Amino acid sequence: MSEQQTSRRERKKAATRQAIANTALSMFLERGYDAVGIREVAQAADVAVTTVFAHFPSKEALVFDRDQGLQDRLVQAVTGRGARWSAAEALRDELHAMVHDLTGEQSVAFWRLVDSSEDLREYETRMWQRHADALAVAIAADRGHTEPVTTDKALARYALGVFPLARDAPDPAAAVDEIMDLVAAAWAAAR
Amino acid sequence: MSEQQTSRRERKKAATRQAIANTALSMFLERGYDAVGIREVAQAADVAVTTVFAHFPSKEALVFDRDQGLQDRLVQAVTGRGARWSAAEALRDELHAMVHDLTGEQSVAFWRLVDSSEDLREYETRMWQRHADALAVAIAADRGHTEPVTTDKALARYALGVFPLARDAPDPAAAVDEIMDLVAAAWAAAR
DNA sequence: ACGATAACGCTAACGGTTAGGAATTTGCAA
DNA sequence: TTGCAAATTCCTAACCGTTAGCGTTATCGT
Repeated sequence: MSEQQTSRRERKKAATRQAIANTALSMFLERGYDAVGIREVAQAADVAVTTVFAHFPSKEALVFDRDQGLQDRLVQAVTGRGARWSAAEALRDELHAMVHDLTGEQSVAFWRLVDSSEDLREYETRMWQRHADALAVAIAADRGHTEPVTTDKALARYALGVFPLARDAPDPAAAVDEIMDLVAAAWAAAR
Repeated sequence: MSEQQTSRRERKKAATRQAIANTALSMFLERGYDAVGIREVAQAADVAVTTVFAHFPSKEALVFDRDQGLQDRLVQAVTGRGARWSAAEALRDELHAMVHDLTGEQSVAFWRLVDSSEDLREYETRMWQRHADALAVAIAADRGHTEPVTTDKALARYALGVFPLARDAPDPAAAVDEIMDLVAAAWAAAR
């Protein structure tokens, strides 16, 4: 998959990054996001505060460590689908799978943590928006545009609006279908 | 419209609030948002820093002073429309008017200021989301729900996604129609 | 081995924000 | 008018995320 050539330097850097993120997440889960300061995280991970910010752009990013993978999955679903399915169908399938993953048993504590903090909820919103911008490029290509027009951007945002809404909904899978029905209708109308 | 009974206390409080917001906005426009600190604003408005935060929950809120009116317009457009138009049509008209206002000649400097700051752009996003939550209630009522279901919330968000997108678009009015076509199609599909 | 560079550390600060508590103003009734 | 409660403002001192400046250590290529 993503086997990079790893020099010792890169391996150590990655290890430090992971150690920081792991330490931070377990502290947040145990004592609450707001109750744990960056200085404490740094001390517990045995690094300097400046080192924390050398690896992560903000405190919130410590929690959403590995979110690049989500973006890759989304873009891949549209660009790498078989010719048998439409982009909207492929996206629906992928969103179902992702929502299933993100609402799974072992993620409950994580999302409870996110819900507990205004900052983290905001960061999540921005994260999906970032991913939506990447998805918009894939959708634009699918619809024959070299760069995203307003409609492409709108469709990408609508689809990714699933996550915040599905997490609130009593039946997440049903919410995905509900929303993707709307998106499919909008998509069909955009010709 | 909104003529509240104003005691002297309330009048003075409102005056202080306005004075702070006006001072802050003109300073931001003149010297840039990031270059002006809260302590400076307080000093220029001749109040204490704590007084600023007694009237506004954050620095960004100083800029988007009167945003409650926008929410009122949106909700009013749906709930107070004549029986002749559908909710989607009424909303499209109102959004056209609002985008026209917000892109008008005298608003150019204001939005240039917003665009200049990451914090302000984020705050704007959150603002529209707040308003979308209120609009979702009106849409839910229109569609016969006592409280918003997933689809209602989604439609409200889709419609209010107009603003960030329209401001980027070369032809804002056309962008409104583009997006409201999508929303109308989604709305029609949601039955 | 050695110079270049990346990673890390330390200190001190900046800027938004808040707690604590005093001082002042307003509303209202005696 | 006087007195009292509530609302508003003020001041000080901090807290916390974040960054700049600069020195130290580890790793890489040669």
